[in-house]
Amino acid sequence: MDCVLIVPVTEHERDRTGSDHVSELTTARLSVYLRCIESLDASGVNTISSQGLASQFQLNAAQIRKDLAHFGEFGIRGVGYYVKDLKRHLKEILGLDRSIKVVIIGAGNLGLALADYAGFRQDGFDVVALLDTAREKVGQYSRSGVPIRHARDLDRLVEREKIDIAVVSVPTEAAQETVDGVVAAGVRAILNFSPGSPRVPAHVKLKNMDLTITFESLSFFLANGHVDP
Amino acid sequence: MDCVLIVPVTEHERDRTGSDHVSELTTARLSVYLRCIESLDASGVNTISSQGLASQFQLNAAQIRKDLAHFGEFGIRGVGYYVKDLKRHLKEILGLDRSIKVVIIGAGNLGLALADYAGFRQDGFDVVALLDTAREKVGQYSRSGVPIRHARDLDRLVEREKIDIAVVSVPTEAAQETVDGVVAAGVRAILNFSPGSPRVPAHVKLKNMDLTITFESLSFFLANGHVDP
DNA sequence: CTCTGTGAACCACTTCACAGCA
DNA sequence: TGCTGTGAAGTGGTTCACAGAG
Repeated sequence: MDCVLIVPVTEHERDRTGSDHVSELTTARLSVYLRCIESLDASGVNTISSQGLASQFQLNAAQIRKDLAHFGEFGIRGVGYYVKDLKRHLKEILGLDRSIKVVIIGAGNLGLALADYAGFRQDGFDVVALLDTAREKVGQYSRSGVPIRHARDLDRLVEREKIDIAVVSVPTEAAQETVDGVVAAGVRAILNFSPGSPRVPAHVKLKNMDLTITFESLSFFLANGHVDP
Repeated sequence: MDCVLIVPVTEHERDRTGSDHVSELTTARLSVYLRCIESLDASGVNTISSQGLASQFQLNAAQIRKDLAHFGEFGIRGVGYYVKDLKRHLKEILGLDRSIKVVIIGAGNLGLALADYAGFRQDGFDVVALLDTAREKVGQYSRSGVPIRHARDLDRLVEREKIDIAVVSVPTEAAQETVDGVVAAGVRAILNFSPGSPRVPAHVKLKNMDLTITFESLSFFLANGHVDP
């Protein structure tokens, strides 16, 4: 088994090394905070209090402070947070202070749509390639110019391009083997769009975006959550 | 075999009507259970215990029993659950015992990809139409034949087709007004793909699939979750 | 004075463990 | 016997409330 060894940092310096357990919920909120802060920055706001953030963006002030406290002391008592400062810190915490290389496996409707998703560029995510096995697709390009290459190039691509994240948008029945291949190639973060949750080793982070579950949850709400007039 | 349970109502109200609070986490798991049960059913399995389900699909047995217990007593002590029976119950609980009408607003890459997503048909979700405002798109069809109509038809469509769920895949800046329009048209369940969370009235269920948050969470993991050898 | 950072209280979800039924 | 359904215990995340910095 893998044994997690907690390496003692030289005394008590800031944790950037993921020492303290930070919950997934917290990390998801960090993205939200960053978005809010960027909006404030764009509006020319210089400082903001946790209360100000909370009321403006429908959040909880104490939670903002707690979430940030995991990573250091970014605020000034009596003042709040310097917007530009906090933005920089959040980007660094989220690892967005560099370009993130993404490969999308499966050049079907969804894969192609994702490759052309405009939100990526501006957020520092760089879709390096689409991979597929279909002869007629390989060699083509997505509308925005992402090249489609053969899936067998995965290993080479990951190594040469230092791929950070693999997106899996293949038919359900191919999901597990695709994930296995991605893991074997050395990718440590995977976003899976197939229903179900493929197995991955402990050192790999897998996120599932399960459309079926989402739709069925909405259906549940319609069937149960409500009293018809 | 046929286990006609449940019962005439005793004096006081039973659930089914959303009386007991059922958490979102529970409802998401119901979808998972249904998927597992359908797989077992397809394999010809007749009965399954919570333990069997748990070990086979990487779940927790007590949690399965607790989740199901919110909706009735579907199991047989000493035996487990009849697969066909449980499947029927789960479908009914999730509101999948009828066709769910879906409209997708925004016939961009993502909207078109979603409209053609194969998983829908087999799950009873019926994508009735795509809506868009672009002249050149209106009147066209998605690859699988979903018609693209003008967004101004929303009200009529919702009323005539009894739309259950609206999917919002429009540019970020149009998300809030789109959601407002959908709500005004009388739709009570919305799946939003734009970043951020539009405001909706309390009686409307909104689910956000925020790609940005998801990618940034993966980025966070890469930046913090790991020690490079 | 204002607002952060944080222990403590609170609440929600999960897991345990067992009584009791088939 | 083997299993469900469920109170009780455990865990983790959120909110409160306040000491103390600026």
